[in-house]
Amino acid sequence: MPELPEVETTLRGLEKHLHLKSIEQVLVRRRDLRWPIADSFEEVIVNQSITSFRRKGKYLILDLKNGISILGHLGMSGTFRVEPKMPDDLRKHDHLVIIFESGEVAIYHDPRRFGFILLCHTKDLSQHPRLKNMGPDPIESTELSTCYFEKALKKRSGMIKPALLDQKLIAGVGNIYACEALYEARIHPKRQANSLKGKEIERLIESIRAVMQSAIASGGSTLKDFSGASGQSGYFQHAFKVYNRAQETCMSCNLLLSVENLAGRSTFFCKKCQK
DNA sequence: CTCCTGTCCTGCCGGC
DNA sequence: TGCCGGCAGGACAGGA
Repeated sequence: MPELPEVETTLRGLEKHLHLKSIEQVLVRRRDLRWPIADSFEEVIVNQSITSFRRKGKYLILDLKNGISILGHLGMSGTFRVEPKMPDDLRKHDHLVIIFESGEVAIYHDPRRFGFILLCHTKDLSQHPRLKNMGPDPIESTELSTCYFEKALKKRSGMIKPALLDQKLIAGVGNIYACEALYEARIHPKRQANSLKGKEIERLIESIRAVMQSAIASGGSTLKDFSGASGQSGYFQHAFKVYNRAQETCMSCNLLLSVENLAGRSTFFCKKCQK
């Protein structure tokens, strides 16, 4: 589930509780996530504190005092939660447990294990293979310009919806927010990316930003199991205008919404309002 | 380059 | 009630 707004919500929660606090003990219960947690992980992060909490697209970046950063991704089902003290029972799929001097505990939970937790020298992050080809982040206002987006879309002959999911083009957009942003911008998901006009591209960027900002303000979206660092559910799912609403009516024109599989992903849209 | 398919893994839901 | 197939928020490798 976690797209940019859920990652942002997670980061803000982690920062609120754990900023500059010292790590006392690290428990890795399962190393075999999408990529394995480094054997040295425990010794590298113990006795360190987290000095900054950052994000690039859907990636979490936790900078440690010693010049190392934790590069994390929540995959499809990952969550971080902070408990005030070590719980009596850890849950199934609690793969990583970080205990702080304050007694607080950060727990990475991920049933599908599509997420991962990597280490990287902070200074080398921008060249990390996972990050170096990543497109601009739509929320960091300096990154995504109309000019860039227009050029990038010109090169694409495929449909706009699958293109939006390509992290090399734009970072942080997943299936839900791609559907919502296209609806907001009144652009049909099957439109050829290179056929979008300047006005439409501007509208699309604005819509992506607006939907993301609004979702962040709602603490993200909870479909099955996303929750923020304090275990709270997001509530942006109640504000979905098209996602998961097949067989419901368009809020604007009352027509029945459509769902179609594009490049393997369910795509929700209004065939009348989106051109 | 870009685009599409199959794959990783577990849980859940609907149909029979 | 139980079993089975299909599907799910992501991203990668590999091949066309």
